[in-house]
Amino acid sequence: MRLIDVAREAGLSKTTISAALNGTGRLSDDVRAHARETAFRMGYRPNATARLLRAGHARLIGFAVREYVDKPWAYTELPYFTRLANASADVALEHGHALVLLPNHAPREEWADLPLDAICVVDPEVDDPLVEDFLAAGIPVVTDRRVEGRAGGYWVETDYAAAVREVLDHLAGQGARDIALVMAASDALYTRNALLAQADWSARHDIRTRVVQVDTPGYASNLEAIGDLLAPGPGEGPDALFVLTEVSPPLVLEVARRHGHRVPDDLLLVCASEDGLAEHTAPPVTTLSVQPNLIADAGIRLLVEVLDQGLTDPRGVEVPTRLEIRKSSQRAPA
Amino acid sequence: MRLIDVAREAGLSKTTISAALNGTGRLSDDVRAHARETAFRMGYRPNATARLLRAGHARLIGFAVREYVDKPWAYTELPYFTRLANASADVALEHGHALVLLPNHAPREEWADLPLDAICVVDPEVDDPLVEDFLAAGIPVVTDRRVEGRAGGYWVETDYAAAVREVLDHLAGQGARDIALVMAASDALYTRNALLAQADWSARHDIRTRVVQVDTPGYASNLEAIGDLLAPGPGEGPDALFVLTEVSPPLVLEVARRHGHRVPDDLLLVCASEDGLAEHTAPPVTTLSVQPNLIADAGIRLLVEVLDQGLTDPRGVEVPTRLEIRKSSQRAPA
DNA sequence: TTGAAAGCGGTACCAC
DNA sequence: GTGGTACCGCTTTCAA
Repeated sequence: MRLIDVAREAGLSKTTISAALNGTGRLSDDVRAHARETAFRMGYRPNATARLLRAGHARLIGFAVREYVDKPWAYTELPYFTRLANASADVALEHGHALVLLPNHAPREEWADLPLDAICVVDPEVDDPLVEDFLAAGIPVVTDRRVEGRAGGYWVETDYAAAVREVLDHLAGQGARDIALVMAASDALYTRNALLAQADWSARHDIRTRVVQVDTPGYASNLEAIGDLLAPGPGEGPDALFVLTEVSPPLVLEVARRHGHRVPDDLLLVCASEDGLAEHTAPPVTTLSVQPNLIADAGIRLLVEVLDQGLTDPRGVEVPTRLEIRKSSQRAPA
Repeated sequence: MRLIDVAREAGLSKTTISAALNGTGRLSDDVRAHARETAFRMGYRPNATARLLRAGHARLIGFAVREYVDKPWAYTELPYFTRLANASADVALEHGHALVLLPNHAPREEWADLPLDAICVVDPEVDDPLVEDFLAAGIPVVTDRRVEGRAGGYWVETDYAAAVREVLDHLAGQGARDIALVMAASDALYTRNALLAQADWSARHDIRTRVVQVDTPGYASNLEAIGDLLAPGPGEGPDALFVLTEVSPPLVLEVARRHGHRVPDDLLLVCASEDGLAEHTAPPVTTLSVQPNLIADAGIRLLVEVLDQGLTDPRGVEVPTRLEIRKSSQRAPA
């Protein structure tokens, strides 16, 4: 069922049918109506691929998550990634593009045949071959974190240093005297920035801060590290906990409870998390969100600008974090 | 940068370059090497859209979630959907197809231009216009639940009746005398099947079962219903709880705890959930999984068969559920 | 107002 | 072995 078939049936040329259906050209009302009616009656659907070839773009944006490539840890557990994927799909569609999921373990050839106009790479590795490949192909790439030393591409950045300062200030304001930070052991830029911010803050305040870095990603290893921190019990260990790795807030609460801590009385708690569960727990948990919806919006917007307006110079956008203060980090009722 | 450019540069025809790059045709080793070297040197990338037009397919499968269309409740909270999406993307890619995310609130024209070969519709509505539209366009559709009275399409089905029986048997075996089931208030086939199974099981056993149906989707309404059930406290309300709506296991545990129930001593608990958190809670929660990975596998496999082998008669596949028994539903240690 | 023809960028048939 | 050419299905220019 092609345009030419409809044309034959209607006794018109395919040019005319095309114009009639697309609302272009200068056609008499009669002809336009007749063409449309015939196409509709025959159940005609234009071939999308042919239109795209003609148009010169596919309006398709790839989406790949690179963290934990080849690791057993399933990133789908983490709300950050699913939030980001869905928000990206939404924003992309608002701009007339659709999002194509690229599973992280697929070899390059698998996606070489996809007509992608651009691609989002979440948590790229250093010198990520996927990124380099698309850059080399002249396809715009946006990442959710700036990678030092990369020549091209676009990025969206989170100001972790400011976030760390904000959380530490908040905890200090609530009376914390000994704050523990749980972070991932990585040499990524944002980890280093967070560490520098903590060291700097610590130097300016008369409040103890300690950092625990967790090697292995995943709930189990993080919860274990938190358990070790809290094992001494109330009054002995830290009196405030800031979990920067994304761990499920209810599970953190449970570990605290298991070791006899009452939140927030004995232990103030802030979790970096995108998990909606945080507001349903008892007590509700204060969360630091990197706002994946804003990241998605900024990232897709960058790509769309490049695609539609042909901008080419690499550049980045900074997105603010958001501290949602709930009972778990408040000594005095709000 | 097109094939013809490479051809000119190499002093060959575009046919030859194409054959050289694709490993087809009968070319001398020298020519093939020269063609490849030239293409590589020039950084040539074939235009995916053009290849697809020629090939007659795009190897793209759409993925749409229809439950909660136009509702404030964000389906991305539910692990079932994200698991299904990711598993589908994986399986699709294994079969040489990529998955395109279609946000549920987009109007039809938005995706009409996507060169989709097939589409997965998760939780379709009755007479879902999206499904009807693709069916009318002759594009294969697979749904994760059979819809009564639909003419075409393919579906993957879960045997909820068997699952309900299995869970009730398990709870009875652990000494439950008064089992409460929390379900969604829907007239979908699977809800009705679950209800029938419960009624039938109840008639054959001397154990009380009660059903609570929750109108509004979302954590809040379900947790409220569970709270109402458990409010009488230990010894008064049901001594076993089977939550068939997908609610986060840690939150259910918390509600039980709040009302003074100890799990599993006072209250046996089984949750239908795909949430990996269930095994990390204290106690770990017994879950009934509908196995989204198997659903994805079966669904994509159906579509790929249709696409590759041109099968057309509608048919379905049944996928088993999996009861993961953990401490929350065991009176005696395992 | 309508339609013929030239592409979009490849692939594949068939003649040389 | 190699290359001319038709064609995938649609849009667009331009001539009639």
